[in-house]
Amino acid sequence: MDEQWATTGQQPSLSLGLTVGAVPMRRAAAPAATTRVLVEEDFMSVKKGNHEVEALEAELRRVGEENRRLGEMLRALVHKYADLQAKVTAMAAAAAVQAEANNNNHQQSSTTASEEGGGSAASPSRNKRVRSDDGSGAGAGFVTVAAVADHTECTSAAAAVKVNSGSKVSRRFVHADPADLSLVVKDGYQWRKYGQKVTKDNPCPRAYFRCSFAPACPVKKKVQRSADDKALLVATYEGDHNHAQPLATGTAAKNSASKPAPPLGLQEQQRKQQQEAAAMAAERETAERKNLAEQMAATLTRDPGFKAALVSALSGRILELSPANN
DNA sequence: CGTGTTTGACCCGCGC
DNA sequence: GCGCGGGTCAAACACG
Ligand SMILES: [Zn+2]
Repeated sequence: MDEQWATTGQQPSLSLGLTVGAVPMRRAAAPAATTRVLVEEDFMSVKKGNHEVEALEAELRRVGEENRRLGEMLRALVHKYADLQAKVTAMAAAAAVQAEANNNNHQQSSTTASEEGGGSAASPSRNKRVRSDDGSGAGAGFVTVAAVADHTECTSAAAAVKVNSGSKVSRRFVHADPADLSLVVKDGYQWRKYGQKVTKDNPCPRAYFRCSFAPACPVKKKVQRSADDKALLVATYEGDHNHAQPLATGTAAKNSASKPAPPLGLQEQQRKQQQEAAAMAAERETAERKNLAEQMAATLTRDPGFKAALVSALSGRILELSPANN
């Protein structure tokens, strides 16, 4: 986690000429503004054409233009934010992978910082439960269907890091709200939670899910928050789905390119992560585009000055129009 | 009333 | 054998 994030470079080209004062503008403003202007023009031609109308018209256009610029700015901001966040996620994931590799290679205990969370869910008084069926080798390791196609379907949305250590286990790191306790990773499949345990070296509990879309789907996944970064959900998938993905996760842009490059260098890996992260950023931006209007509206309405100006303008306009409309 | 989640109990491998 | 820790089961519960 160096200062690599400085590589986001792309200096903020947000230098849109945001004008607080007067600005030269063209007629091409927001469509709504244009429409409104036309109406106004029509109305005014019937009534009377004084200079005030023109001034108001110009003001309206100016405001429309400024609104458009603000929209662009906000959009660019959102995009950059998503991009940055994606990169952060990817790098955190890479760091986690690296740390785990180190742990695997060198035994753990590198991070002694976090306090011992060992809540020990197992209560001391355990009743003898008569389970006729018994069996069902729990810890015997899930058999997991034979390694069919290597098409590791879980490469959809978020910045995914496939550790693919040996066989069909894949690991992915998603970014989630730390306050969100749901511990649910939306990846396009249907999961049924069947267990939750607190683990030894992580105060956050680990949740166990089973794919419930197909009755015989052997896929399981474990979701646990990262110990250091609680905004990072680590999901471990096991097995391959024996059915199609029931829910497209938005971007159907499956990079159909085969990936015949198992020995990816770390840099390559990170690059790939960044690519996926960028994809996620784009998707996120698309998703958040819908909220753009709401965000802008909220931002604007939060500004008392704007509200006051809007109220005054509207009241004036309404007062002016009401006698004609009636 | 069916379905999914919660949660304590249980199983099992592993190290001592 | 015993304790520990991770994984799973299933009764109880919540929710529509
Ligand atoms: Zn499945």
